Amino acid sequence: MFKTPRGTQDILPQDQPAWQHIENTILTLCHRYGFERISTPVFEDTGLFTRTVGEETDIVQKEMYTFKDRGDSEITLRPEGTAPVCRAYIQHGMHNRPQPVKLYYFATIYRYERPQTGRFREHHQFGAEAIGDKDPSLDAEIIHMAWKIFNNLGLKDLTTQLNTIGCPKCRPVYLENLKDFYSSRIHEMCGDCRVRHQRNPLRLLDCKNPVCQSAADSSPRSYDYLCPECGQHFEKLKTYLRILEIPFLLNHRLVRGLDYYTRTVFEVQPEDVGGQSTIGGGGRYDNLIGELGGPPTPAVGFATGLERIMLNMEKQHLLPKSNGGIDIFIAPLDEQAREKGIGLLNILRQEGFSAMMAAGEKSLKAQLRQAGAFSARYVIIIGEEEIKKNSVILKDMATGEQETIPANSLVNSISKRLKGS
RNA sequence: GUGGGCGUAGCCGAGUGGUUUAAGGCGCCAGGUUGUGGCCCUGGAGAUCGAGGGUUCAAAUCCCUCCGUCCACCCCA
Repeated sequence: MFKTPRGTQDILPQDQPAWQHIENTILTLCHRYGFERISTPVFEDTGLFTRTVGEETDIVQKEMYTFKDRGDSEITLRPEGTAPVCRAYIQHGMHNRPQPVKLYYFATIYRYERPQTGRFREHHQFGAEAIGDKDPSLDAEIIHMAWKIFNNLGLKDLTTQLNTIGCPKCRPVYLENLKDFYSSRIHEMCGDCRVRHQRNPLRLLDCKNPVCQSAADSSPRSYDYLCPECGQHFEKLKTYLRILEIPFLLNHRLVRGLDYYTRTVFEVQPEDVGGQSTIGGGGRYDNLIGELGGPPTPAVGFATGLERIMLNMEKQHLLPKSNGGIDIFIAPLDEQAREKGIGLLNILRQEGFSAMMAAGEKSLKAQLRQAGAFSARYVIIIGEEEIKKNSVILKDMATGEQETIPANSLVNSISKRLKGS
């Protein structure tokens, strides 16, 4: 027996209403905020990700689905959504479009992880990117839209954590101070942190080890070392967020697992922090497009995991269940009636009704049972009598009432009942 | 990648060495007379008890390996 590969899942018909609800909510907001949809390939050149996400990150080090294709090209299933969008921005000369270019995507994301609740090897992300302007109002807009999405879906008790990690001008100064701070106590830190101290000091801050945590808590804060430009950017962003009435918490230990971020970083988390707490996150990445060989282009964006949204909505009992029934179910009692039914099906569907007919030879009882199971609102019964008189029986499944009507007035009759016209 | 729990029909789940030809419920299919659903009643189909190997006269039940799943770590969405 074949099964879905580890860490992947089928999204079954009964789950689709929930997915659609989430997608529709997001689509509405994207339109309101002026974002346009983009789709990129599931796989890209491996280099796109190693260059942007960062060689030292866990994603690149141990989580990418990388392989050589039959033409010996190095291919990777996308482990995140931002780099491909930036690649598309460059490839299609989008810097010639009015800036900022505001794009959103729904994409499957691939990471070789050990699966558990809310964590998969294939998952679905929604992301939005505003590319081409460094204005902090765009940072605010991105955070606002993220916050709005969760809000409109009805999610409660979310916190937005905010930090800034400076730019290539001021970050080195900060990192020096950070390293100095840690140097005296690195011997008591965990093994991972000793490596981080050498290779990626920023990540010392989000170590979960209790000993390292207390050190991180009292460590120097990036926002105390910002250059004037970054400082002003951060101040303005906070002002805008207050105007938008977005509650946020400053967290100097918030850094992200991807190396391309500059200045703003943020994460949205549910209150009851389980294992997989983050439901969405993002930040500014002013150097990414330049590093990919494009013109120097500032940008800001965020992404959210649809499975994580779903998980939290389920906890809060916010998921819709039913996918509704069909309008009409046709129950033919013999072969002649079936022929009649096939014609009626066609007509009803052309009129815009959802209609189906019982398949196989079944008793009327069985057919009605089936109509009930499909949540049909009306059943059309056709038997010998009806064929003779060229009529049909129209039965209202909610009330149980039924009447015999001429076959040629069926559409009219149904329209009256279902469309109220 | 590390540590731990779990794995019985589509789903939930009883059974922890021999009255098991593996309960029960949901769901599915059919019937409850001659052309009428949702409730109720009756019946039926559906399980190589995750896979492979071992111990034993005897294994769903004990042991080993693998796979899957869940939880924690890690990381993130």
